[in-house]
Amino acid sequence: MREDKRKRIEKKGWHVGSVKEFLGLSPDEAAYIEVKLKLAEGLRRHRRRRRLTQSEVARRVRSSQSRVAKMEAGDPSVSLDLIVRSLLALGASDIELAKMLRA
Amino acid sequence: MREDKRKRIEKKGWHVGSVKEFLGLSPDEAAYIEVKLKLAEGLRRHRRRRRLTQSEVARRVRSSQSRVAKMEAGDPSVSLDLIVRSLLALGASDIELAKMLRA
DNA sequence: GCCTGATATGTCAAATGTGACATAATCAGC
DNA sequence: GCTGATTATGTCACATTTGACATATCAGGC
Repeated sequence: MREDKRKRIEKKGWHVGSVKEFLGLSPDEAAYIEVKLKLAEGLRRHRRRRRLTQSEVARRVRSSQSRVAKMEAGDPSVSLDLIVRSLLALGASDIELAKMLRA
Repeated sequence: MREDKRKRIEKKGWHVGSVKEFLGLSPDEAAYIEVKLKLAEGLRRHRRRRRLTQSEVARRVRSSQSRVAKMEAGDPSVSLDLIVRSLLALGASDIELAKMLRA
């Protein structure tokens, strides 16, 4: 895996901690995290483009500001389901989701 | 929403039941289900192309045959997370995931 | 018809994700 | 450097999802 990806992952709340632990991730786990982070970043971009606050998004998704913050941070405690639901609630189309994955 | 989509959804285990109930779905919920079903179908195609049984897939993702069956059926009781993890475990790339969404 | 392997369906205790809340950190305009 | 607004982080009771298991249904060869 490329170095920039490692950084990207370590930066987020995955408390990957030691390099050792990081290397302990299977390729599949790493790929999953990548997908999650891409969508998480996509969510943030979408929200900002629409000039919404996290609280406003939370209201639309019937969640809470703290959960939205965690989503955007790619926190391990949030599911892909929630991120995808939120993106859709913000009006993202399937095609936009697809683009995020390719990015 | 187009008729074929409705059929597609009703066919799956979403026990949508009456048209009334179906119409009760918000656009966001419907979009979410669409995403899920697309990936579920993608998972089945992927597995079959590789000539794997559900049990073999289950072993790879450390799940069970019954859960894999439910994934492919788009059962409401399975999360997007699990479906995506499984696809990745079968070697699907981000780009392939993206294609499934566009389909 | 009956095997045999694969897939589907139902259930449940345990694991994981959830919204809500409190509170801390950041930022912007003044 | 205050202040008000936004975002980040931690925690927890409650809800949903999980793997495992039992069991049913299906498909093809015999």
